Amino acid sequence: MSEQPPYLRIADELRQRIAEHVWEPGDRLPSRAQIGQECGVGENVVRRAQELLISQGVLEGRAGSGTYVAEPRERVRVVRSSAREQPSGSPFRQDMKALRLQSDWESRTDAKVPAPAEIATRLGIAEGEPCVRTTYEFLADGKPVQLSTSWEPYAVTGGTLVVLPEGGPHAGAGVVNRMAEIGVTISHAVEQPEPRHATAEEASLLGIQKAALVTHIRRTYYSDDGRPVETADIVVPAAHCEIVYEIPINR
Amino acid sequence: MSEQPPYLRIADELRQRIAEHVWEPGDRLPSRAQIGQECGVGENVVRRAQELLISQGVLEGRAGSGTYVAEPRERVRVVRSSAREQPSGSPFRQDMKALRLQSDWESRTDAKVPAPAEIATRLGIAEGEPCVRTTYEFLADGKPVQLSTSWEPYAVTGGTLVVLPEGGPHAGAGVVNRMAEIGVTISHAVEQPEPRHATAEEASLLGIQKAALVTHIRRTYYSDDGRPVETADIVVPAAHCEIVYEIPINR
DNA sequence: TCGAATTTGTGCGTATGTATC
DNA sequence: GGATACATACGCACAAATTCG
Repeated sequence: MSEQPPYLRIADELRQRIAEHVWEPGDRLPSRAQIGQECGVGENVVRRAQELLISQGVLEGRAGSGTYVAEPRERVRVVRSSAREQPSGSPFRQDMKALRLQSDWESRTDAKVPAPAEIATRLGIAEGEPCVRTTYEFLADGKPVQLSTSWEPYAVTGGTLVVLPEGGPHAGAGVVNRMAEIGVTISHAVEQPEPRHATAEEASLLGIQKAALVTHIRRTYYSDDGRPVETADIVVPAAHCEIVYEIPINR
Repeated sequence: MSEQPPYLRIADELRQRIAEHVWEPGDRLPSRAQIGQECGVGENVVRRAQELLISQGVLEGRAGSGTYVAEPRERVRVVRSSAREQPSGSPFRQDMKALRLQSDWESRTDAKVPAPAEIATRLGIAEGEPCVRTTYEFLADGKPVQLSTSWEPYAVTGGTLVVLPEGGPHAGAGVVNRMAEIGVTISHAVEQPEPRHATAEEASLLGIQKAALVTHIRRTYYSDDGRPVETADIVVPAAHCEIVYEIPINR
């Protein structure tokens, strides 16, 4: 019949040792050659087994150092709903306060960046139109948990006090509040979550394994006249964050 | 310096030939040995290149038959918002009608299934409590595009006309409408989308490549007294569906 | 109907690169 | 700088699936 392939047997073996606390979170495993010899399999079989467990978040491989038992890290809850848009403060800070986590973010804004094709389509403007681009790294307890790149057409905010999302008197207030300051009422947001693997750069920024799973959210805010006024690409690593949508039901 | 590894060069080569319409969607590629000889690389290098393109949805491998150029398949838009819950008809049918697609689904209901641990937690009931479990396969134009397994506590619907989601006078009306019939008002839903790879069974049911990316949504409906009355695991294949959340902003 | 040839898919080994200590 | 260990690339052998005579 179908007997288990060696690398799955080794994976179970490793999993069991972790469950039995032979190896604790943070411990370094013996080298692959050592495990292979002990279990009577080739070095490569051990590698396959470890790769499987790494992809499941059980182990963690560090080049040049060794393979470690992953530390169970509490996942940050990212709530996305209408209730999240408070009159004061940024949505992200609301999320973090609820968890009693130190929240912070770093950002870099570039003014008058020509819109790439996809962004232009999402904003309903011509390709190359000037935009204000802001990239964010959101931190929870000092660790990066979320990346975001926001695009606002210069035609909407240009020449106003809120042209820079993270500058001026309304810095960090969130898109909805900032737009309200210049008379733009945002009526709704559209979010399109899509699963994919992290790029090498994203993995490095988020402190996750290369090619780990992330949710890539394309978010667009629309004003009450139906025109898009901001769009963002948000990258949420599955290992560290759980995304929650709250949907009110009206009948 | 870092020169491109052979398998990436071959991947680009293959990609280019598809872009140049040397190979059209649906065509079968030459065998790996043939491509390898033609490009002056080993058979395995071609395999790696093809695996890469398969994981990106550009190619499609069929065991024993060959490697094919993937047919571009229009993605179904799955809208998830409060506006979707109409007084009549099921949410899924609303989605499909908007696309002028033939919509349909198959379902199988099992009554009095003991709740597994995770489901019990989500429903706020004890493990093993009886539930009505219904599994769905949603189809668009005859092709499966979405899987769902729904759990309702027997304590909520037991003994009423709506105990069977797909039976009785309110069959297929959707959870919100069915619950309304027995005086249970649903106030909101919570959805938790999580990226992961498809299981072998899911891939087979959805007609997608093994281990293709899916979004696994854990959805729970809450009644106006704050108690969960239904929860479901929904599997949406990224290759065939785009998920859209519409979030109203109230200030 | 059946079986042989072809092709993809999987498991595993080895050589080399590269990061860490 | 050297030793160690993980990461990557590549090759071979075999199994599974399909196709076709």
